[in-house]
Amino acid sequence: MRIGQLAQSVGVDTQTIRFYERQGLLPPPGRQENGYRVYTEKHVERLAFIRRCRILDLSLAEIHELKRYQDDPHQSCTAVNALLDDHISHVRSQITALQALEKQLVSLRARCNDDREVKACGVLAGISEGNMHQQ
Amino acid sequence: MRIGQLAQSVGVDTQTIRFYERQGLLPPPGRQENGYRVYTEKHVERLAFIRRCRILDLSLAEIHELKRYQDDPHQSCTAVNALLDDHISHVRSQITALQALEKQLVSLRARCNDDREVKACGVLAGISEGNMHQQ
DNA sequence: TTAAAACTATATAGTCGCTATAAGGTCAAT
DNA sequence: ATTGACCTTATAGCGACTATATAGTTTTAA
Repeated sequence: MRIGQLAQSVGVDTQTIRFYERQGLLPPPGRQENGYRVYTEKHVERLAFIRRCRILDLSLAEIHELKRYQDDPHQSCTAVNALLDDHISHVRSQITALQALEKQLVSLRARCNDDREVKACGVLAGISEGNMHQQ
Repeated sequence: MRIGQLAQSVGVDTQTIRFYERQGLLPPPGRQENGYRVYTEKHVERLAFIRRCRILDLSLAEIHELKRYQDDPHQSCTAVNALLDDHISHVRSQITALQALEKQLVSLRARCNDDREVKACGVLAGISEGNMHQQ
């Protein structure tokens, strides 16, 4: 299977596949005489795994780490669970920060409901005054 | 006032100030004979405005846009409000996405509570199987 | 058969908002 | 005279791609 087919079957751009290879995430495939990359089913699974990790918003470094655990299947999976726990708390703190931000934005927006001249706009005034509740 | 003082009074790195100048966000200040930048109170206000916008997570492009509105103070502020509304819905969709992600991660994490061998780890299995609820 | 379309390859630069590094010039105090 | 704190410019790095340029190969269609 060539790169285009792999790309289509996993739903990834060919550039991204070459990028993952350069990053050491996807093992270098064989080559045809003309230099074209040749992939196997292993590559399909591997790439799909990477993509599912990315959907979970794991970083490439974290995916690397998971790969290392997979390569040593007899060790304890404590580290895998710890990685996920860390990631979950990371996501949670992102949510908290964004919720605080949303509150700030909504309260700022409430300062100008009508169609004023810019110089009288409560929104711009609000930012300029800087009396936003700092997070 | 020189760049270090401006940086300190607003709480920004000097590098960032030069960066904003190159981006056209902060007007080029005057120069001393030795080439040092000289800033005024206007610059302090301007930089503080930019920083408050950044705290609200507005992009530099959006800050540019706000600047253009400020420079024409007699036009209607509809566009200002629209910019903020867009930004609020952007933040809200980020929150929604992250909440869905958190749910996915938590349910994945629940697949392995104990200390197993990596090859039996429900978390890795869960990612590999790919039966996560795609958002 | 030939020409165009579709695919592949590499290398390089751009995105965003900084941050870090290198290599140097200026200034005040010791 | 030299140390240290400040200033200057230029350049590279972060993360995870995405886009562009340039070129070679294969497939399809006229």
